[in-house]
Amino acid sequence: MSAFFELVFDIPADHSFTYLIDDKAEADIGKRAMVPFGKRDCLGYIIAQRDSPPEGIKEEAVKKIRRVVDSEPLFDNNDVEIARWMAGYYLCSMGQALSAMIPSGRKMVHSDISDNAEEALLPLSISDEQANAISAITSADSAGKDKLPQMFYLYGVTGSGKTEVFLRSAQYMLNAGKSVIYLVPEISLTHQTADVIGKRFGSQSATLHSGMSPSARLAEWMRIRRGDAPIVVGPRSAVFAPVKNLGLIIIDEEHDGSYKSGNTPRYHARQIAFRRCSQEGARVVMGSATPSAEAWKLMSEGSIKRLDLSRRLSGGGMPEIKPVSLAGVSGCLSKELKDEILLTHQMGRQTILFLNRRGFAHFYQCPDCGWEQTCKRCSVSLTWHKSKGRCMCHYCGYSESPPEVCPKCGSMNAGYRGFGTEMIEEEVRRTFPNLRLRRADADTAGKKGGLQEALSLFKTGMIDILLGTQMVAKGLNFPGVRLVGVIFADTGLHLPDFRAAERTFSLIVQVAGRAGRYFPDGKVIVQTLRMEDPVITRSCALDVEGFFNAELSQRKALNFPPFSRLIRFTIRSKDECRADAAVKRLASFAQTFLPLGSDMLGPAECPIGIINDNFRRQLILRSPSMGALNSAARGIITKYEKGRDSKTYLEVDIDPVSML
DNA sequence: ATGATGCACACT
DNA sequence: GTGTGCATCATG
Repeated sequence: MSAFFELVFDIPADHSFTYLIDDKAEADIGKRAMVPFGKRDCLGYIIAQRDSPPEGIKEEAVKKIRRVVDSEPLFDNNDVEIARWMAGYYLCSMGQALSAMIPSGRKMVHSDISDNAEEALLPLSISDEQANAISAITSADSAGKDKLPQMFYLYGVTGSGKTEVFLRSAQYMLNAGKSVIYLVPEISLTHQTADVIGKRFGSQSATLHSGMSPSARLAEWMRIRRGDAPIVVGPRSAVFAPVKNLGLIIIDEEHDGSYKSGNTPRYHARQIAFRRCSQEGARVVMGSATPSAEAWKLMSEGSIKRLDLSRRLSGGGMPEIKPVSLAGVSGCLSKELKDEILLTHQMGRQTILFLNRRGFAHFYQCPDCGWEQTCKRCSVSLTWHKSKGRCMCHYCGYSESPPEVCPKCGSMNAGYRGFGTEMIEEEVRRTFPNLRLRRADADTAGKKGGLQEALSLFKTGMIDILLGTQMVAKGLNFPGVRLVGVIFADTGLHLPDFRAAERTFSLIVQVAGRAGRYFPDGKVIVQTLRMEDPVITRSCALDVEGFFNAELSQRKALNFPPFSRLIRFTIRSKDECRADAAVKRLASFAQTFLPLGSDMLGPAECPIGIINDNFRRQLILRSPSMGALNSAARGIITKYEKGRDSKTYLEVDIDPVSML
């Protein structure tokens, strides 16, 4: 018995193609099939069955499926529905959406940083707050299909017992015959969490991470799909795990930017989770000490139920967090930090020095008072363009000439500066010639095992000072550490991104929180040129509430998310003029398609103006709601794509998280 | 995405 | 007249 099937492919073409198969029993929705496609053979996803070829396709033009690849389906109608929604929302084809959802054994490179999890998981008695949270989560009515899912947020510092609440809520779901997806930000965290989950749930648990070989991944996927593993741990892509009877999605460290995919389709796992849970009548529990602004707003509006975990368990406290001024300091080490490093060493303990970001564009900041040149309209830092001799806003293109003297304090030490890890390493070595220092950043840890080695040396006490970026955060779990120094907390604030403050705040609070967990006698020193900047003062005071009150009113005033929605177009080309011409053309189409109440920022150069010899330009569309904006974008892209310069490339980011 | 096609301009 | 380059198009 023969039958027709609709297939989609991992290509930009956003319609399905119909094929024929002789043995109907072989093919099925959810399986992949090798088929002749144009001149070559392509792997396609079977998304539907049909009785006849579509309108306008003659039966003899329909080709035959060469081979059905899978013996069991990889996805079902629910997944097809998610893919359809993703394609519409993120402006990609259904094939591209499915390809992001399904383990395919395509492009996948990731060095796997394994870490021996140190979480002693004692059967703890739980606090009242934890008990309340668990009962709120487990007693919630499951929302009806396609209604907003029940959403909860465990708000509390590291060590306040979020994990235990997650685990018990998960246990409740499993007992009720439902499945759980437990999302974590990074692969390294996948391991730690997977260990904990494995200990608690044994063979009922599964792990999906991009470090696994395609076959191992597929095997795990099929195990989940058969219903043999009702609890799944993994990074953002695990949000698509084919669990049966989904009951709960847990999003640990909800604020983390790695939940947003970096390539097409640029989906956000949180958004997919909301969507999936509403579609499948499940609930969502997020957790963090520093929620995203989006989540904070939803909490204050009541769409997300906030569950506070205010106390640290097992008597742990927070370390002392001290902001220290860098004003007038010649290098990058204040007297306080030097003294503390020395003191720490004398105590036989260790130090971690954090540099939150690689020195990046040049910006102006007064070295004496910390004043910074910003765009009046976008409130982002202006970056210095040597070629133009002007300071430019990367959002709207506004520019002005650089100040000769600081307009705030009159300092004549005006100039453009940056910081680099090498510079700091050199200074620390010079200052403490007899301390053993190790640098761990993208350069040194790039080769596999580099970070691993540094951490194990550090752990065994062979190193006194560990210097690095976010990567060394894991060192914060070692009890030998007493001191954490944030070398230059302001670096993140300079990024021309409206989320700069949010990220900086989050980083400092996270560092302090993690630090305090393992060495409550410890100390965190936050070096800054902006002693009076509320981001710095509030993060050092752990004043999340105060920070978000200020930040959200600022966002509202400037009409940035979460009070508006954005679509970002990025154009790149090896040829600067072509890139310029292309954004200009794109902008002119955007202008005509722009829905009422929406506006356009740019065109402008991207904050990182050149990557890989490609000149980058951006255009940002902004609107109170995504619906109209999304369909406008569709129109703009269609018009742009026909007659586009083939040496330029357009990328579309819905709800961008990083604006670099 | 990728291979096929058609049209422009160059040149043995 | 054939050959190379790129814009345009279709893929069932």
